Amino acid sequence: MNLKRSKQRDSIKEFLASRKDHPTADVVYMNVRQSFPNISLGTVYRNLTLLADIGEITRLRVGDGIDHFDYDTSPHYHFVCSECGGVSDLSLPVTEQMTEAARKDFEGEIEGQVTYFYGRCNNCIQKSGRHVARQHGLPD
Amino acid sequence: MNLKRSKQRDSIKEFLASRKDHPTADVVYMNVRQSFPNISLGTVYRNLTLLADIGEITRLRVGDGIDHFDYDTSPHYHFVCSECGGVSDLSLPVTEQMTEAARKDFEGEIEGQVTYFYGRCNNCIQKSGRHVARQHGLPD
DNA sequence: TTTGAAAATAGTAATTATTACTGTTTTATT
DNA sequence: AATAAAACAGTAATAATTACTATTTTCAAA
Repeated sequence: MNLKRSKQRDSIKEFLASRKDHPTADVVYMNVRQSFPNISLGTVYRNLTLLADIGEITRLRVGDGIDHFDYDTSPHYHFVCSECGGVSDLSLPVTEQMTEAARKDFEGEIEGQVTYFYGRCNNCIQKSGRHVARQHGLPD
Repeated sequence: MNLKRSKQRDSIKEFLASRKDHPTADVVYMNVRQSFPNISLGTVYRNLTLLADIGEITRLRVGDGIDHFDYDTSPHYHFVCSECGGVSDLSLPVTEQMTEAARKDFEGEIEGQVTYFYGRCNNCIQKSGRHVARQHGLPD
């Protein structure tokens, strides 16, 4: 299974690299179509999956039922806005503490953990001020 | 929107209460059909969503693209087996430490966090990966 | 106890994100 | 240039979930 370059994949990577808001496949599709009007949504999905599999990008599952993709593969936490669904990075340093603590409490192999934070992003706070939104069925 | 009881909803709650492995809607459906052969999958979904909305159960999104449901609404962590997909509770005490730390690093309102652990469960380790992933919904 | 409106239901259709299939084109190696 | 593997566009299929509709059930008030 020898990789061969393609303009489409390059374009997908380039687009992802240009964004720090972790777009979905559909967003990638709509943007890459600017350069490749005939690109197929399947091609976008196939490449995103491939890139995630070989570790060049990260697939984020933030509980909204839609996969987001991050060009930054270094370990870091994410914030998900319950109102607009936007995903952003946190600068909070990543720690293994909880994983290690969990290992002591569990029979079986704990490989790692997934953590994301949710709430309202600054943008949404500014826009609507007061009414509270709790979407996406995010557990407390 | 005044709630009215229904035998079907009672049965769904009763089934969920009897299980600590956080079944999916489909598993609930297959089991409740034992008592209500004509129950509709839509009824199961509607009631699970309703119960989650009024806080009687918890909807778990553990990254496998399928919603799991937990009768236990008290805060606790979950483990997801990457091999069989099974979800189980951890006894690890829940802490707000990370959420508080995250708040200091973020402009916007962080309401909370979602954390789950992943790896291989004891059951799958014992079977040493030779067998096909166990069927969901069947008690161990 | 009857009544009637709201809520719930069964059954089915529609939606959404994603994956699979197929015949053609592109890549890169001989 | 020849060629085989890989990637592609376009389309069909899948899977989880939600929406729709006509009928039935619940329950408070008459």
